[in-house]
Amino acid sequence: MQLGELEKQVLHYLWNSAESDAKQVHAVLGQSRGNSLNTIQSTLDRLFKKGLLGRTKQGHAYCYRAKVDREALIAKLITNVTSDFVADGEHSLIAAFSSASANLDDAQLDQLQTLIEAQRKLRRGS
Amino acid sequence: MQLGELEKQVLHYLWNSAESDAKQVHAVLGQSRGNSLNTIQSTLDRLFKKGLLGRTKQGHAYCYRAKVDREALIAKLITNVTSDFVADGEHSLIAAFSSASANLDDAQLDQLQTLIEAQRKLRRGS
DNA sequence: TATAAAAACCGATTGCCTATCGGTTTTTAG
DNA sequence: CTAAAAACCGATAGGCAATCGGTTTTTATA
Repeated sequence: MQLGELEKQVLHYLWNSAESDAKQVHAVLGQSRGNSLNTIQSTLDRLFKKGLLGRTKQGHAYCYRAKVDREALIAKLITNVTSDFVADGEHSLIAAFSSASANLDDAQLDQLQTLIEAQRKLRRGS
Repeated sequence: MQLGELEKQVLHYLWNSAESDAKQVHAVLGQSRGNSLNTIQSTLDRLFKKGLLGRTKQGHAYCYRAKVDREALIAKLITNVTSDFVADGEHSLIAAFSSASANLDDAQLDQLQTLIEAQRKLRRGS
């Protein structure tokens, strides 16, 4: 899944705002970029069709909200981009980690360790 | 950096083979796919220009070899695709993990733990 | 050294996708 | 019922992979 520049900006916006209709998004992003309302609408629609946004008719207009959060999108993108390079059964994130672990600093290793521990605790609990 | 289907296949091929010229790549990939030698040549050239392959004139023809290994490419792709979504100092893998950890089974958690430990050991060593 | 074969190089085309809008249809509210 | 608002449709431009025909350059050899 390819994401264009405007699409990314729209996602960023929706992660940090309450659900908005095209007009609201346009008021914030479109104005500064000089996009027409139509362009914003198309972009919202494209993101919706990609499954990244949800929308509901709010009276008159569609109200859009992010359907995947930032972390989930990152995970999805990583899976997409790496899937052709990882073997079956191998989890792409783990493959990715073994590729990139050298780029993590010590603090980040700690952080990951903590996340793993938290996940384990969660499982023991339930 | 966008990678097309043929480009990926060529990379796979070169990761598993000795350095090859266009003819050799064509003999293996092009034949089965029905590509012309020219198509293979263009693809090799594109990958070269992207910095993913190295090449040297071997007598008559260019001899191509992978310049980045699979792991490095995966790391590079991840960085590319996620960089617009991660803050400075944050690493996309950690963001991805916090969203995907619930989908990993116990064995995979163990695996990740082991990889972290290996990375730590590596650092203590050097 | 001239030349034919091989390889590289160039340019054009197709196909897919994002970005961008103009214009038309549908919806909604007054 | 109707005017405005929003959605929807279709078209265009731009970028990139894939594809290949044709031309130039290189190389080996007769």
